[in-house]
Amino acid sequence: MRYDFSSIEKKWQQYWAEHQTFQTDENRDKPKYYVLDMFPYPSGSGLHVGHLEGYTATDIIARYKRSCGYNVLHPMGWDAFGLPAEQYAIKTGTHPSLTTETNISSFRQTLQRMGFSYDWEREINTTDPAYFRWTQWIFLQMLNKGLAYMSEVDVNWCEELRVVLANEEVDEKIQAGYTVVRKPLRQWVLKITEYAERLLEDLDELDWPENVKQMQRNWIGRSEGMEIEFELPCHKKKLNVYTTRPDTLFGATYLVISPEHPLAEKLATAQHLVEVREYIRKAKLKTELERTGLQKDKTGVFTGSYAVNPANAQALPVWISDFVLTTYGTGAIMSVPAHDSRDWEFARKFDLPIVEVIKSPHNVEEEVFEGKDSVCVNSSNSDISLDGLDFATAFDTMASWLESKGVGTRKVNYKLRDWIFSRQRYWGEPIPVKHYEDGTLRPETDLPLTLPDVEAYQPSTTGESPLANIPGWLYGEDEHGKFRRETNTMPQWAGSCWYYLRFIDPQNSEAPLDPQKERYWMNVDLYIGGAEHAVLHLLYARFWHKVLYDIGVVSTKEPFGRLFNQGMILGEDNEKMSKSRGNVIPADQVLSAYGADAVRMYEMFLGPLEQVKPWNTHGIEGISRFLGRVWRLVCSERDDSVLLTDGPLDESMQRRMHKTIRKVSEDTEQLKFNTAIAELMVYVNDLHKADCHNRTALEALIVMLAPYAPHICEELWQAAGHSESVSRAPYPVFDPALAADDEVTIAVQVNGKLRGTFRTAAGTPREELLNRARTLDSVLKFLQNVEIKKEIAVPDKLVNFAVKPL
RNA sequence: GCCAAAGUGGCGGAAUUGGUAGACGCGCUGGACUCAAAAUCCAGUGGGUGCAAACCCGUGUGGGUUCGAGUCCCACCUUUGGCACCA
Repeated sequence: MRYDFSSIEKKWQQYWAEHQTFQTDENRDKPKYYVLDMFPYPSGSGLHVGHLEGYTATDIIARYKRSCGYNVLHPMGWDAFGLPAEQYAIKTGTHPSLTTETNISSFRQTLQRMGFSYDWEREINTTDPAYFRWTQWIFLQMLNKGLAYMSEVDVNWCEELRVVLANEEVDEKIQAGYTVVRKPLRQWVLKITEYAERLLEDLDELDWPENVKQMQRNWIGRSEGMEIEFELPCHKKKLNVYTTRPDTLFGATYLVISPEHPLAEKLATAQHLVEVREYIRKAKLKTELERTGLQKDKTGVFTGSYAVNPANAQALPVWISDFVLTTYGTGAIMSVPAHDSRDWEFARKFDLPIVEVIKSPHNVEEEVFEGKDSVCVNSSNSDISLDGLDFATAFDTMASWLESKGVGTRKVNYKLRDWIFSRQRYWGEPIPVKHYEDGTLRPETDLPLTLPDVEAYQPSTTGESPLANIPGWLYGEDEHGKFRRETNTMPQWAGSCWYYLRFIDPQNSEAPLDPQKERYWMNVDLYIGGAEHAVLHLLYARFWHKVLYDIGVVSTKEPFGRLFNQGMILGEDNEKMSKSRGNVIPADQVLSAYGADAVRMYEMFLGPLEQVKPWNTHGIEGISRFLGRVWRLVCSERDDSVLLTDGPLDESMQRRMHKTIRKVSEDTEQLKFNTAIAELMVYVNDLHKADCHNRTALEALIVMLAPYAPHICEELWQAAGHSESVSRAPYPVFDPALAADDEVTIAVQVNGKLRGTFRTAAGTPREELLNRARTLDSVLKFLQNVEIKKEIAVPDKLVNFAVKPL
C-alpha cells in the first residue's frame, strides 16, 4: 500500500474526535502539565503558515508529555472581542457576533486539519456571556478593592477610530497612520501602578526569555531618587522636583516645570505673562507625538520667577518647557546642565549657566558629562561637602542632609501609568456599573450584563459608545432609584487577562473556576506565543493574576512559569507576510498539497523555534520524502504486507536506536525541534541503508515521531498490530550503557591542523593514543625534522602535537 | 542616541559549549530503473591549486589569549528586535 496522507489524516482526525482521545484526564494522581498557546483573534483572513508555528510547537510538547505519562491540559479558545469585527459591522451592518462565529469555525477547521490534540470540550470564547460574566465579575472585584476608579484623564484619543487607546497601544496606531491626540475624558482606570513593585520583583523567578523580562522592567521603569523642595520667595510657595541625581544638586542652575503644572501661569511675572500664556496654549495643541517624538529642538519660556537652591542658596530661574512630562514625578525638574544631556541642550539654547559638579574628562561647556563613575567637585556648603565622594556616597550624604533639613524625601518612581480601561465601543464586555441620579455608582450584580442589539454600530461623536443610543438598555430603576448604565466597554485585553484560568474549569457557573482544580493545574508550565505581547498582554495578565491571588481566587503569584516566544515566519521573499505584499502562504493551501504531518514537521524543521526565518515551499518536499521513507520501512508498497520483522536487534543498530532516543527526547524537551527531526532523519537513513525492518527499532521510531507527525504514526502503529492509539504508547527510554560507543574516532592534529584519524576502543589511555598517533603515515611526515614541544591527548577525542621546525 | 540578540556553503541551518567546521534538509551535477516521465535508489557537492597523491585557504572585519577558537577577550562593521526627553 502506498502512503496516502489525505485519507490517513482524515481517518485519524475522525478517530480522535469519535474516541475523544485528547479529552483531559481529571485523574489528579498523575503529574500534570499545562501547555498553552496565546489564543488567537479569529480574523477574517484565516490562518497562514506563520500562525501555525507556535501551535505546532505546543502540540508536539503536549503529545510528548502525554507519552511520557503526564496528565496534559492543552486547550484552545478565541479572543473574539475587538475592532475588526466592529468595523466590519459599521460598514456592512452585519452583527459582530455573526462575523465572529464564521471566522471561528474557519479557524477551528484549519486547526483540526493540522491534527492538533486540543481538548475541544474546553474551547472558550471571550464573547460568550457565560465567559464574560466572569470577566465582569473580576472587574467588580477590582472596583470593590478600589483598584478600578473613574478619572478625568487626558486620554489618547484616536480621531478616525473614535476610540480611546491605552498608552501601550498608541505607537502601533500611529504607525498604522491614525492620528492620536490628547483629550480629557472621564474614563475607567485600573490601578496597575499599585502592583508595580510586585510586577517588577516577581519577574526574577520566571523562566522567561531575558529580553521579555527586560522589556517589562523598562516598561515599569523603576527609579530611586528624591523629591526636593525649592522655595519660591516672591510667591511664598514651594516647588517640588523629582531627581535621581541629588548628588548633583550643587550644579543645578535653573528649574523647569511642564506647561500643565498648576504653578505654570502663577509663576509668570507681569513682564512675562503674555509670553507664558501663549506658550502654555501652544503646548496644549501639540500632539503626544510632537511633544515626545523625535523632536530634538527644545522650546521654553522664562517665567520671571526665581527659586532658591537649598544646597547653596543660589537663585535659580524657573522656566517652562514641554520637554518636562506632566505625568511623571512632580512635573517639575531641577536642571543640572553639566551632567544631563537634555538640560545641557536647553542651557545652551537659552544661554543658562553650566556648572561642573562631577569631575569630568572634558570641558562641560563643550560637551555634557553624564558618567556616574566619577567623583563630586565644587559641592560644599557650611554643613556638608560632597567633594571627592562617589555617586552612591554622595547621593546618600545629600539625601540625609536634605531630609534632616526637612526639604527632601527619598522617593521611588515608576514610568508605569495606571491602565485606562474603557473603550467607546460596542463589541466589548459591558462595564457592569450603574450611575444613579444622585451621583452614586453601584455595581450591576446581575451578571452577565449582556450587550443589547443595536441598529447602528457607529460610535457617537461625543465619545460615547453606540450603547448610549439604546434607551431601553441604557436606563432603568431599582431599589436605589433611577440609573443610567455605563456605556463604556472593556478593552480587548480584558478577556485575555484570565482565559488561561477558565480553561481549567470552563463550564463552571458558580465561580470563575474551582479552587481545587486551580491548585492542581496552575500555573501554566509552558506558554508559547509571539514576542509582540512582551509587554501588553503579559503585563496585564500578570496584574490581574496578582489581584486574583490577593482575593484568594488563585494560589500562585504568577500565571506563566515558562514563556517562549516563537520567531516569525517570513514569506518566501524574506519579508514579513502580509496581504499587501502578496506573500502570504495560507495554511489550507499547503495542507491540501502536502498534508498536516509534512506541514507540522516542516514548520519545525525550518530552524530554531525562537528565530525569525523565511518559508520555502520547496523545502517541505524533503519532509514528504522522509515520511515516505518511514512508511516504506513498515509497509510494502507493492502489496498490503507489513515488513516488520521480529527478533533481536543487532548491536550496532541497537546503539543507533538508543542514541536516537537520547537525542530526540532531549531536544524535544528543550524545544529544539529542528535538530530532533534531523536526528530522526539520520536514524531513518541508517535503517534504510541496513535494510532493517526490526520491530523494536521501528516501534521506537513510530512513538518518537508521533508527536511530530501523528497521523502517519497512528496508521503505522495500527499496521504494526496495535489496537490502541499511538498517543497512548509510552515514550521509549534510552539506556546510557547501550547508547555508549565502544569504539571512537580520534583526530590527530599537528599544530592544530588535522593530519589524520584512527579508530580505537573508547577509553584508550593517553599514552597509547599518542603512540598510535605518531605511527600514522599521514602524521609521520609532519613530525620529521621538527622539535615536538608539546603533546596533547584528550581521551576519546583527539591528539595534538605542537611542533617547531628544527 | 541607548539596551538586547545575531552574522557559518548557492539557500534554511548543525556543531556534545574550547577539541575532526558545514550534521540534516533544499538546490545543483552525474548515474541506475523506465519506451518515456513521475516516484524511488546510488554517488558527488565550501573555495582554490593539481593528471593524481596531496596541499593551501576558509565561520562579518582587524587584533589577542591558547597546543588548539565558529565558540573566550578587545576594537570595529552590518542586520534584526526593543526603548527613545521618565530627569
